[in-house]
Amino acid sequence: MAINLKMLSESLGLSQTTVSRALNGFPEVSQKTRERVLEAANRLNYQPSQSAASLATGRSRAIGHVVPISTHNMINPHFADFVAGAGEEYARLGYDMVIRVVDAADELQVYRDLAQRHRVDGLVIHGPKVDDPRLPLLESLKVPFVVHGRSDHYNGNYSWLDVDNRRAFHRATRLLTDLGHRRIALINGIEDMNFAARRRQGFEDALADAGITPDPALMYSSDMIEPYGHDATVELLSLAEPATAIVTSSILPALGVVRALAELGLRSGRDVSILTYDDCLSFLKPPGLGATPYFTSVRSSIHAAGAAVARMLIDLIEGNAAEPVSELWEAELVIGQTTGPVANRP
Amino acid sequence: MAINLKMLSESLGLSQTTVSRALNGFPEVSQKTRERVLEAANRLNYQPSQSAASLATGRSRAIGHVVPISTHNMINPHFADFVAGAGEEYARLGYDMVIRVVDAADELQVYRDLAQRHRVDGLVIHGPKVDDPRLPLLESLKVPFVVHGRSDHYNGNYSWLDVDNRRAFHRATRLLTDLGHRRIALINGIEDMNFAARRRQGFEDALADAGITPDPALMYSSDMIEPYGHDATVELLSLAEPATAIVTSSILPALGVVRALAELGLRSGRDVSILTYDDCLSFLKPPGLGATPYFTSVRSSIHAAGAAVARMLIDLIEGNAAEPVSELWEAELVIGQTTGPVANRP
DNA sequence: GCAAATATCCAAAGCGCTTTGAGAAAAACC
DNA sequence: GGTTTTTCTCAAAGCGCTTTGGATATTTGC
Repeated sequence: MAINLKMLSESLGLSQTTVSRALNGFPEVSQKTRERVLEAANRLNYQPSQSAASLATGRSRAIGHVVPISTHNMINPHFADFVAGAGEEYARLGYDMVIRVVDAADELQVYRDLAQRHRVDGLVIHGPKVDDPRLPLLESLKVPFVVHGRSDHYNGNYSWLDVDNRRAFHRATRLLTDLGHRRIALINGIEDMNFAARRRQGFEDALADAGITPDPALMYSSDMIEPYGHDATVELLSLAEPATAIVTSSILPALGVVRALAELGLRSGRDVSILTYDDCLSFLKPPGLGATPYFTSVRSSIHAAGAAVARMLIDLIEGNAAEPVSELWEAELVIGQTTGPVANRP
Repeated sequence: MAINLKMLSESLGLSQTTVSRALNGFPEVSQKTRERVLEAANRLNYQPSQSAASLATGRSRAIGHVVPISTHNMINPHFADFVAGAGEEYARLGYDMVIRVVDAADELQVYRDLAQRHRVDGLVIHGPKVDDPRLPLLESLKVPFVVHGRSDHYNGNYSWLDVDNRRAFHRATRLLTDLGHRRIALINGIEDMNFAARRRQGFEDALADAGITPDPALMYSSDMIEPYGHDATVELLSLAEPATAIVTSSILPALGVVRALAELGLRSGRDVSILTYDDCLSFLKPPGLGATPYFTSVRSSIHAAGAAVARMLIDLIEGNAAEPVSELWEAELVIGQTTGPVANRP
């Protein structure tokens, strides 16, 4: 059933060399024969074996993503959207995406495995920690990789793409202090993640600018899921001095905040302000475009980031890029309906 | 740097045959040499090339998932959770997951490509339509595959795993009619998808049981995202005869319903009942387990489904299973805080 | 018209593994 | 002790592609 190069070339009366070259667009083949070859390949539905090609070239035309299982902070919508963006680019450029789910314990070994077995030509690193052992390992393995985010405590020379999280949260928090809020809560991600640590820095810097001392009772750090936002909000609003504004690290906990306010009979933007980081998750994007967005947010599309990281990595793999590349993106401040001046509540 | 079988066997003074057999657990190798080989392989960090192994065996040890790009109904949290479940099983059983994102237009060609190029040993089919051209194609390609869901208008003999969606929605709707609701809305997925069509059947059957004629104004069908639930709810509650209960096809639009109710100053479970299908998405799972769940729901874990599909497929690939296997799962009815008797509203 | 350049094509040598079909060596039988 | 069986090991033949280093045919330059 399956046809191979040998059969194809015999059926054409040509050598395997010529057929291979014709198919791969090499110049040493006349236009006439190339067309003949392509026509036959098409007609017989010839598909070159990937493993044979990989073995011969040393290239797998695949990009690896390693997903730790123990924390579910990766199997989450943010990851899904990022991967969707990357996947589209891979497809465009003729690469496949290989995902390996793994126990956090043997994560490092899996990177070794994927790289040395030539299963993938390059790797994307997700969720770098402030201090992340993966980066030195990957550099020593000499495998191309791009980090989504960065790792502040590692100063190797690697490629990365990150949002200026510190700046984003600085602007977000400043907007709230400008509106008169002084009891501002932060519902953050897990702070050994580099991005979350930077967000907190930005948050605290803005408080400091307004002469506010950070109150630990107003700062949460956990997985960015919906119930987290809900539960934290319930606590925050039952304090002796309740929060009047809440900054969340993702739109998921922000939805939890909304739910909690609803339960408590409070209105967002009037009784309590909400300002969220928005990854522009596609399944939360409103269908209508013209409408004023609901949440006030600082936003940057994680889907677009995935696509950009994919391009960077493939440039690296195909040797189109000078060795280390990096991009720092600016988040955009969007005014929605969930922020307003501090209210006088009973 | 990278060491191969030849080098390893030379360094041991053994033939490649013996080393290969020792590593792959064949019985024709003495215990003594096997240990020597394993020790050396470990010490030299030998990783056999995947492409060479694939070429020799005809097996890639990878499972393919094809994700159409045009509709974003696949790059969504449901997909992510399913894939996480599958990915964990793959990892346990020594398989990789290969994801190919693709324009819906050339989806079929991509299945051909993945199968015939031996990129993957099997495929998982997502989101089958009521009438789905992929199934006959895959059967003709003779590649192992398992469908998550099924396709009612195709009666080939294929493997699948599905939830009894009709039954689940019948039970859900009946609960509401039992509570006295007669204006019950359905916020469904896109109904050319088999699962959504079955859900609607279950919904309508339950209405019929209660002597209620389905009202088209109460039935929505679209991508299952948060704003969809919100916008539909706003419309549903501004009808001359507003809905008193809403059944949603996923917890995402259900969150949109909650948000809409909050805006309108209405309480779920009192003013309006909500009953949702719950895929047990991990990022929405409340951290505390003992608490009464918020939503009343019919639920079945999509993560568990992913794991089960993975096992079925690998059984098929490795020849442990009689040709076609299938599983029908029952959803569980869970009473939460969002349903109550019909209220008299002004 | 003949040498040099160019355009086409090919045979054969890998890539790194698995697996077949045998051959030594050791153990077991009579 | 010699034969048969069992245990252990190996050389060599693929798997299906890419790519090197020619060989042959066709143009071109003078």
